[in-house]
Amino acid sequence: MKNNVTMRDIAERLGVSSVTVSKALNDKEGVSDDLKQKIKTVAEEMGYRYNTLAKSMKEGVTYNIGVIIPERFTGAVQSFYLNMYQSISRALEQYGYYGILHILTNYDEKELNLPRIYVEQKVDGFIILGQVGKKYIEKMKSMDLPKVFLDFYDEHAEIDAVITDNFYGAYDITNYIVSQGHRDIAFVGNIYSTSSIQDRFLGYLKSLLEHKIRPEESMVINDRDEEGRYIEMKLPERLPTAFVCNNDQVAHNLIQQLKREGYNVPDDCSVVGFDNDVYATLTEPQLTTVEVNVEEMAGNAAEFIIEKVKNPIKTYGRVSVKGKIIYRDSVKEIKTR
Amino acid sequence: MKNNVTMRDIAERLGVSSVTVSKALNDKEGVSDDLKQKIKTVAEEMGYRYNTLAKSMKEGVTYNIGVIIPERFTGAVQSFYLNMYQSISRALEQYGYYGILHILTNYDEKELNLPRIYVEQKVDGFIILGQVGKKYIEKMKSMDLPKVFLDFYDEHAEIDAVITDNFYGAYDITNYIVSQGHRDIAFVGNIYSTSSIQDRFLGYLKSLLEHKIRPEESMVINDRDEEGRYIEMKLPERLPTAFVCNNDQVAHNLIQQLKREGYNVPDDCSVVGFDNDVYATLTEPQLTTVEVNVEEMAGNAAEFIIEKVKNPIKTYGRVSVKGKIIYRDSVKEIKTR
DNA sequence: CTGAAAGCGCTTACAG
DNA sequence: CTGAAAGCGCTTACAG
Repeated sequence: MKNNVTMRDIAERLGVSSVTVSKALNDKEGVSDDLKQKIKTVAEEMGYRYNTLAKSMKEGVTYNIGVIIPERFTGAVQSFYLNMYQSISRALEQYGYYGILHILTNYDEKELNLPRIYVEQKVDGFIILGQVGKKYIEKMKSMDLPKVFLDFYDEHAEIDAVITDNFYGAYDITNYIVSQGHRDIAFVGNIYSTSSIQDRFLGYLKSLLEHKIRPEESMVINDRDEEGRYIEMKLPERLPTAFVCNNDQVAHNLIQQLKREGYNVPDDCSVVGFDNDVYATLTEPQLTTVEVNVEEMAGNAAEFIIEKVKNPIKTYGRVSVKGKIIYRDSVKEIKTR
Repeated sequence: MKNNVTMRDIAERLGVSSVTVSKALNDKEGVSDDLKQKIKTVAEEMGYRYNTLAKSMKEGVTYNIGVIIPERFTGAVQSFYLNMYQSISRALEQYGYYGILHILTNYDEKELNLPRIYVEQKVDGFIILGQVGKKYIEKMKSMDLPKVFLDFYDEHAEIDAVITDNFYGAYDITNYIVSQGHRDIAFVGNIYSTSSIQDRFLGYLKSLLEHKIRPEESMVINDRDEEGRYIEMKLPERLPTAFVCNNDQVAHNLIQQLKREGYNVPDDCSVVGFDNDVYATLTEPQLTTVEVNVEEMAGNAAEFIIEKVKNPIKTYGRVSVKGKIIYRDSVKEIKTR
């Protein structure tokens, strides 16, 4: 079924042992340069391909990393995590590892079913991309493989996490809005739903406090229900002059809603997002937002998990990656009253 | 490093042989039901996990399928193929297989470097997602593993392909436009760049011919260069009343351009897309388009490749999956003159 | 510098 | 119904 040239075949052809072939092909000591060359040439000629499986078996290592994305983050339009997966996949390849994507279904999450790639020992570790439920996190602790959380963290879990700097990102962009003369600034997001949103809210809050702007409860607008589904937003009676949204998609939704109600962005009010994903440039006007450094986050996660595979004792704690503000057209300077 | 409970451990605990354990755990004949039960219970107790690697080694099968996506189809916004990858990944899992994503870089494509997952024998077959260059297709033929093309095909290659029904999709949607009273209908797309675009163009053409509408060369508008980069489009002197775009993103670009030039869609002219991806709903107005049946395409590709792994002789030829028109707001009925 | 032996964890005949 | 032997393709000590 396959070509199946093995080291032994090469050895026989040359009248040496397979041990020698193994050494030569792996550039190990103990074979004369002459023979080494000859072996390599013959291997090439015979179309030899290295059999990773055999090595894996011997070493008890699969050279695969499972990447788990909860189903709810993979809607048709939610390209953000799939994009990040792509970066992870590339980063892992640098280390000779490969990513196996596993979409965690809502059902399996609820029933606490561990991924089959774990049960079948297909992977050496996991990157969990996107917040999963607390109970499932608990359950995952029973898996005796290293794990890295990506783009979220859990306060109770001592699992390493790579996150975007939500707090300072939101802080910075709120500062920018304030610098444009705004004082009535709302935050849009369900602050109880994920750690990222909560941190973004707190960054927003810090900016307000620093500028002696009194935060008001009516200025926090809920955008989604417990299950993460987006809901119609209730705008405050007195319209704020600016909205800090917890992500670009919500900013997009908000702008649509504002338009429907007859408001113009940014003339009547400014709106900023977070993530710099598809929505940022497809919204009219294009969004001023915080760009998340996907490459670096993916790179870190890959590096960490591979180090942890080699040395499970290793820990990194919570590592946050700086984002940066992308200035576009959704914010307008206003005269301070 | 791992828990490493093996069949032998279970066997020793029970005073039987590992052969018996293997049989019991795999529900094979030749073990009394009684013993079978006992073995399963003990396995559970000891936290035994099946070692796929060992099985793979024995059988010479990896249970992995490589999914190759050319780099140029994975831009930040190009979620379409990543989405399809996700569906493939799910479909494969049904068969006990896993997908390994490999992004084919422009460099590797040009240099004709085969993917490392092939060289290292990490996979049993390939799904190639998105048109790759002719030379690379030739090169890939040297890989002695089954392959399935997904979302494109190559006339010279006798490789099985799963495609969306581009021809009839474009034909149907053009018919719809004609039924809305349009006669001046342009096609937008570089008809030399991919087989899909070409087929969509031909579907458009068939509809025109059937309705005795004389096709004009000026009515074919180029949207991208040889490398697939989008370019500014040249609108014809006399504006057609409708545009059939080869995909949603292009439709989106076109609408932006029309807006800039002071035209209103659909009042001044109608525009339709193809794919029903992110752009379809994010464009204003939302696009009438042809929805590609991603699930079914992914499902077919997965099924085919796995059958071919089991039986390399098997061929499927070119299988096209029907799409369907999604009616939205970008087409307006006009009075026939 | 070269190689025989043992083993990674499982399964497939085959023998009892 | 149960199990000893051999083998999948490689590598790791160890011996010569």
